[in-house]
Amino acid sequence: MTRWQPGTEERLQEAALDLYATKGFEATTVSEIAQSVGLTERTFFRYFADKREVLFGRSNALNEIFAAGVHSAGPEVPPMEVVTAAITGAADFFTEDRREHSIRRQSVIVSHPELRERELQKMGSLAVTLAEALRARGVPETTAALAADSGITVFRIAFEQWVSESDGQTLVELERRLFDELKALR
Amino acid sequence: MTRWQPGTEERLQEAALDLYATKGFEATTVSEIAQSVGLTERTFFRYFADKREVLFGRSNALNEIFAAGVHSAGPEVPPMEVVTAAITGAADFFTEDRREHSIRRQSVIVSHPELRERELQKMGSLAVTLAEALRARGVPETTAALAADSGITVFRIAFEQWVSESDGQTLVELERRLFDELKALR
DNA sequence: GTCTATAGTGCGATAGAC
DNA sequence: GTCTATCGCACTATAGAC
Repeated sequence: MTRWQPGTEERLQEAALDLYATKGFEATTVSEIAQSVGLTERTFFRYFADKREVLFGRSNALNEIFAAGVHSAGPEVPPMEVVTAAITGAADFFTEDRREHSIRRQSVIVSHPELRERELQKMGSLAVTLAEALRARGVPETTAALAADSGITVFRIAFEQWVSESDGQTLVELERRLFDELKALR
Repeated sequence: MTRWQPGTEERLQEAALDLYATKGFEATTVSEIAQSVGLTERTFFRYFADKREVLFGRSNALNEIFAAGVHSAGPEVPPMEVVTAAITGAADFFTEDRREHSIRRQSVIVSHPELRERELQKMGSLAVTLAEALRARGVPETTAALAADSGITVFRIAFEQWVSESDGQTLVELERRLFDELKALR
């Protein structure tokens, strides 16, 4: 008999997603989530700072992937191309078999303003990461901010399309399309 | 003797800004804010849905100004030019005498993650407004989303510069610079 | 692991404006 | 009388302190 099962974080995340999806975010108490995996409320808050964070995970892997993408770019590549490469490169992360889960998760997020809010903050933190990585390459402050935010805009819209209307298109394909259209915008 | 003073909403907003600035957002209770203008906690929540909303105002005037800007554009103007016009047009709203207040407010917001989060949501709502107004002109979904988000990106960065490093430059000037740089981005 | 402050809600009462 | 701003009270759940 083990005193605790492994993968506590993941089990809490799954349980929370289930409950948020069925009962709604506000109608679900932290206590319910914890109990449904045999833990106490107190333990939940040891893993997640608040009730929303459980849907977003503590270690944002994307931040690191984006930063790595920027750092691996050649020295003479212009900022927006660096961003494009970093973001399309990270799209492999969202494979077809993860799509169902992403859809489930996204449908919960979009229907609860508080969760939307937190998601925007996460996107913002991705933009900050990108901008910092660009500045580390010597890209001027303002240029870095513009390029980073533009990249995240594309990522966000592409992701939304991927979980809703994508007719079998991969995330990379959707992103490329959007980067092209962004360039052509007048 | 009147039972209540006029301008309750504005007085609550001022009091909240003062307290958040001096004591910090979390250390300030809603009850304190209310009492400092001679009201109760319950009344505060009649005006503002939550403790953060008091810094953002209920009727977001900017939404209407942006939308009006888009609607007033000529029929053949391309999307990104429409957005540029709408956003630079609205900048008159932020006159030099409002700058001090904006600085005070912004410094509170940036130093409290919860308030940053809410501000991002407000920016998001501005983007939605812009995108909707563009679609009403017949601009395709994706193009509208891209143009709207790009415009808001410029607005946000320009505003940040205006309240921090602007060396006497007006918000419009900062915005124009950023729109130019965005077009030149490679 | 327990204890507590406080955000936020629901409902009803009051009192002034009209 | 109606309408509306405000208050009072009871309540739950989050989140953090001890």
